[in-house]
Amino acid sequence: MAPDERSSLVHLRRGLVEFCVLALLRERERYAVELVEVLSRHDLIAGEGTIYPLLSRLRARGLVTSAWQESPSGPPRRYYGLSGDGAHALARFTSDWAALSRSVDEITHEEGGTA
Amino acid sequence: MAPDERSSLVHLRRGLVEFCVLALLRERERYAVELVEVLSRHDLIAGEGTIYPLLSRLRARGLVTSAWQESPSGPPRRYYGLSGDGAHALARFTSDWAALSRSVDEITHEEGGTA
DNA sequence: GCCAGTACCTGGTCTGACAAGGTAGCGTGT
DNA sequence: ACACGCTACCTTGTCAGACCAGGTACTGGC
Repeated sequence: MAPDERSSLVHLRRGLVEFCVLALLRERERYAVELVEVLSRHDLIAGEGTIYPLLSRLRARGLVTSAWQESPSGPPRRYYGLSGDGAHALARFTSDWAALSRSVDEITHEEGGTA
Repeated sequence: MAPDERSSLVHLRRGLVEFCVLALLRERERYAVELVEVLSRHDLIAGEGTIYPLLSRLRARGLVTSAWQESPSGPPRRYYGLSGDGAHALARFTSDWAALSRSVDEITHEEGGTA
């Protein structure tokens, strides 16, 4: 349905963080700082500067929903959730990730199946 | 030892193909078209345009060795091999890849250990 | 000699990550 | 009430890496 039929792993490499964000939103809604904290802990990103533009992109593509919500202490937070399209994209990403992981694994184990 | 202490996964994402190339050179020497063939088969790259600049970079950093070699039929080929530094970088990459793989896996399995 | 095939390499363009900096709401202490 | 600091939001400019398209050269067959 989507006109931009991503080939596969070639594209995943780029949007790996995007994938992780969608995965994190799968279970429950989260706000930016929360995502930064998790992804930083895993050394997947380096700071906020990565997340906000990324979330804007996701929002623009309709892959996530967003809603302002009061904070118990501090300024309001924008909570992000997974949309229908987002779930769809996530599913595609997931299988791509499995393929990527498998490919890299095969290559690094290196048994020489190339003639 | 190296002055450019790569933080970790943040950098790996970018150089994933680079990592795969080094891994492929680990076992035996290969030439560009051979690498393209393998990596394309795995959907890790899209064409030659990715490999040649990458190999130049690796050569510039001294991570690979290169030597011209006659071809049984066709123009001469430039064969690339792994240098000492290359092997070192590969080792670092390998552990980084393991960490990245584990992190993404954890995140996608998503059990919510963030509260 | 010409043509096709293999192999090399080089621009120009785009996307995504990153660092740094800037705005604003909210709570606390005085 | 005001200032300060914290949390949370977002934007701008820079850079690296991947991609496409195009270009050169050597080889062998016709």
